[in-house]
Amino acid sequence: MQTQTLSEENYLKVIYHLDKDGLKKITPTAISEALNNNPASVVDMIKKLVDKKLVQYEKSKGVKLTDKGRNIAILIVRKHRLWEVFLLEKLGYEWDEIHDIAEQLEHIQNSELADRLERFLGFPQYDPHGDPIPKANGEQAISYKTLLAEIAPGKSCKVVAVKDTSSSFLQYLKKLDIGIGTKITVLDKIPFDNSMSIAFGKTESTTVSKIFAENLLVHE
Amino acid sequence: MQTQTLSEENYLKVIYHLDKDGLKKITPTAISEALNNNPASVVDMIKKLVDKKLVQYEKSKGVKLTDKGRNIAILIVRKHRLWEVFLLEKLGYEWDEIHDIAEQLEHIQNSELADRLERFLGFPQYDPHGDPIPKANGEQAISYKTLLAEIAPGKSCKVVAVKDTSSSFLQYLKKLDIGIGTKITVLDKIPFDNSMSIAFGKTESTTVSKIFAENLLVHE
DNA sequence: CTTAAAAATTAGGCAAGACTAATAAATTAT
DNA sequence: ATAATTTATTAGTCTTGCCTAATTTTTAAG
Ligand SMILES: [Mn+2]
Ligand SMILES: [Mn+2]
Ligand SMILES: [Mn+2]
Ligand SMILES: [Mn+2]
Repeated sequence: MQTQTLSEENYLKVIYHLDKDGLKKITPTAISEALNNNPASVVDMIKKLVDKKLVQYEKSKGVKLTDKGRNIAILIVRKHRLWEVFLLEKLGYEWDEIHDIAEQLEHIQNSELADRLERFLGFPQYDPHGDPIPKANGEQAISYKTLLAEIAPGKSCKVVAVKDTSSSFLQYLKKLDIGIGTKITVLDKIPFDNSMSIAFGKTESTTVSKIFAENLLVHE
Repeated sequence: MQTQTLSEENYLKVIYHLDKDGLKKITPTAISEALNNNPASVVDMIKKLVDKKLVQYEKSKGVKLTDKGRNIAILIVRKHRLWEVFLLEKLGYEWDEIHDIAEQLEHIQNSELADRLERFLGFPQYDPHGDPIPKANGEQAISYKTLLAEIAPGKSCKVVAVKDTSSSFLQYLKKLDIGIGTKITVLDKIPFDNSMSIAFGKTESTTVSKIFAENLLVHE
C-alpha cells in the first residue's frame, strides 16, 4: 500500500465530496472549480489517479472513485474532522479558525494516528461544523440535517452544521452569536425574497436572507 | 513575512542543529549528509536561502543562519518537540514512534499553534527524549547533559536524553527497559574496549558497549 | 612548493504539478 | 440537423527540488 502525495490526497478528497449523492457526474471542470485550479491540470492528475487505480474515468461519464480511492478519501475526511474537534475542544480555537489548520493536519501520515486521536477525543460523532466523523471501518454516522430555509414558521430547530464553510459566513454567525447547538425559532417567512425572521438566544427577532437560510443546517 | 516551503524549513532546521556549538563551519557536504541528499542539491538550496536572507554564505567559511533564519528554525524545533510531548503523553505513542510523526507535524503552519499547544500540554520544559523545548521568545532551557560514557564507576545518574535517535537504538533501549528518568549506576569501565557494566531497575548488572554509552545522555 | 585527495560548483536532466494557448469533442440551442 | 457554445484534451512552458557527471577550487600531504 504505497502512500499518496499531498496533491493526490486533495484530489481524492474533492472527488469524494463532489460525489455526495452519487448522482451527478464528476467532471474535470467541477474538480478544477473545487480546487481552484485549471481543468488542464485536473486532466493530468486524473491520468495519474487512473494509473494508480484510485479512480475510474470514462469520458462523458465522469470520474468515479474506486473502492481503494474512496477508502483513502474517507480516511482523510476522518482525520480532518477529528483534528477539527481537537483544535476546538483541546486548543480552544474558534469555529472559523480550525478548518484551514485541519486542511494541513489531515495529511499527516501514521497508521494509528486517526484511531488514537479518536480515542483521546472520546469518540466524537460529529465535527464542530456538525458533519459526521467517519468511523475507523469507514462507516458514516447518518446526519439528518435540514436547511433552515425549509423550516416552517412557528417551528423551532437546533443548529447542527453549516453548508458554506467560508470564513465570511462563519464570522457572520459568530457576530450574530449563532453556533452549533443554538436553538432557532422561525417566526416568519417573507415570500417576496424568501428571507426569514427568526429568534434565538437573547435575540427576539432578526431577519436573515434566503442565502443565509440555505446555508445553515439544522435539526428539527 | 512570507512562508517557507517544507524543504526550506527542513534545511533551516538541519543547519540550526549542525550549528550546535557555533564553532565548526557548516559545509554543503555536512548538510547533504544530514539530509541524505546530494551536495549539488544543497548548493542550489543555499542560493535560494541566501536570496531570501535566511542564511549567509561565504565560501570556505560555510553557512550561517541569519537572525530571521534562526528564528524560523527555532520555531520548527519548538513545534517538533511540543508535538512529541503531545504524541507521547496524550495519544500514548511510545518513545521511538513519535519522532517521525513530529517530523511531519512540525511543518503545520498557524501563528498561534505552538503557543496553544504549549499551554494545553502544561508548558513542558523537555521533550520525551530529554531535549529542551524552546520558549515562545526563542529562549532555550539549559540542559546539563553528560554522556553516560563520562560517568565514573561507582557514580549514579539519571537518563535525560538520547543522542542517537535512530529507531534501532530506541528499540534497544525499550528492550532493556531504559527510558527517560531511569536511574543508572555505573559499576565498572573496561579499559580494553571502553565498554561499561551498569545496573538499573531490576537489572543487577549488564554490559553495554562504548557506542551505547556515547549515545545515552544522563544527568548526574 | 607541488601533487594528490576531498569538497564545491556548474551544467544538463528529470519528475511532479501547475499554467496558457490551441485544438478537438461533446452539449445545447436554433 | 446544424451551428453555437461549453468542455475536455493536448502541446508546450515553468518552477521546485532533486540527481549525475563533469569541472574547478580548496585543503592536505609529501
Ligand atoms: Mn473542515
Ligand atoms: Mn488538504
Ligand atoms: Mn524528534
Ligand atoms: Mn521536517
